[in-house]
Amino acid sequence: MMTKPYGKGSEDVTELVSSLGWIEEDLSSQDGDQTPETGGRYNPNSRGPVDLGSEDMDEEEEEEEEESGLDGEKAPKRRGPKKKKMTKARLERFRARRVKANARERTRMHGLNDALDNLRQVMPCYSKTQKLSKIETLRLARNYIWALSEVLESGQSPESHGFVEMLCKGLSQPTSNLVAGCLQLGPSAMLINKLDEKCGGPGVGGVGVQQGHSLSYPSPGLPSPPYGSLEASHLLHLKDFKGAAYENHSSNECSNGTPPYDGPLTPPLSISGNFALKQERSPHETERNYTPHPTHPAHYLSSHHYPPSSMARLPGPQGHALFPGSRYELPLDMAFESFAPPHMVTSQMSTIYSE
DNA sequence: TAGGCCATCTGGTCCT
DNA sequence: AGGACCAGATGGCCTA
Repeated sequence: MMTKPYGKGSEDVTELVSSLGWIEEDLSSQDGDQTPETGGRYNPNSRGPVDLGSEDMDEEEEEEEEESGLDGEKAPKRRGPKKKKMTKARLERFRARRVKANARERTRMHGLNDALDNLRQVMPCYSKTQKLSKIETLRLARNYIWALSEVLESGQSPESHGFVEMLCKGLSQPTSNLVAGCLQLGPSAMLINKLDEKCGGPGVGGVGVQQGHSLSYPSPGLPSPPYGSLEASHLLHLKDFKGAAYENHSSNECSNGTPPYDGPLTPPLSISGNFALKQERSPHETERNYTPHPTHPAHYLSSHHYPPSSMARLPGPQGHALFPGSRYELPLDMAFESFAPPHMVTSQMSTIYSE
């Protein structure tokens, strides 16, 4: 196989050169529907500049066929500039152009990826190692904007379940789990709670406590939900969340059956009230919403007013942060990475570890 | 092994 | 003419 980086371009020069003949000789003879997929690819199975052995012969034959036509009609004479013979100099120029264009395209895509990375970093759950895919990044960004708009619009708390639900809308389940975990509202936790109700007992191995309701966390060994694309609302059974601090105001907007990805999101203005938070809390109350174990670094951080309490994590064994309900078990430092902006991670962590 | 994700190459189109 | 942008194709890597 070809080596990955730029391998195709450099190693296939010979083929490219040969194919140029085809490209320049007979661009117009490719029965009008020549698409990028055939042009320039060196796929032995596909049509196009591939079978280069008797290239010229084939083209000539094709031309003859075209001219005679299937129904015997004479095809009109080809218009446009006469094809120029592919001289060595022209080949060189073409190749140089192509190489330059490829380089530009690479650079352009790198820029795009950098921008995506920047976007990832301002997402609610950021991790260098557990990178969101491009599409998930965009979806989450869309949801994030939407959710924040709602916060401004209706005063909904960013710690409410509605907020998480909005964030997770249309995301794949792993991403939903990650987000929910980052915001400490693991879907599995919800399911556990459901179970708890049935069993009549709270907190299966739960440690986290939120003001107004208890959050229970699954044990580390608990299997993750099956992989798949699910609505957040399928995961978050808010109405089953007994004792929740906030009434669930999410209507059918998020709770049932909207298509996972493509359905246009209702603009915040029109959904006012759907997620509206009727209760108002002071920032201070919000700050106290979650109390991590005193020994956990999250306690340190929350007592130092960062990160927001909703993003505090519970320590897992061996210094790992277990995201409730998610498959992700992150090393502590990475866990911090994922909720603290990069510029704060270093300083905060060094402070913690130095103490 | 299938499917998801990604990087790269490529030709077409539009714009300057 | 050349660059930017776009979308299709392809192959590699990774994971369930």
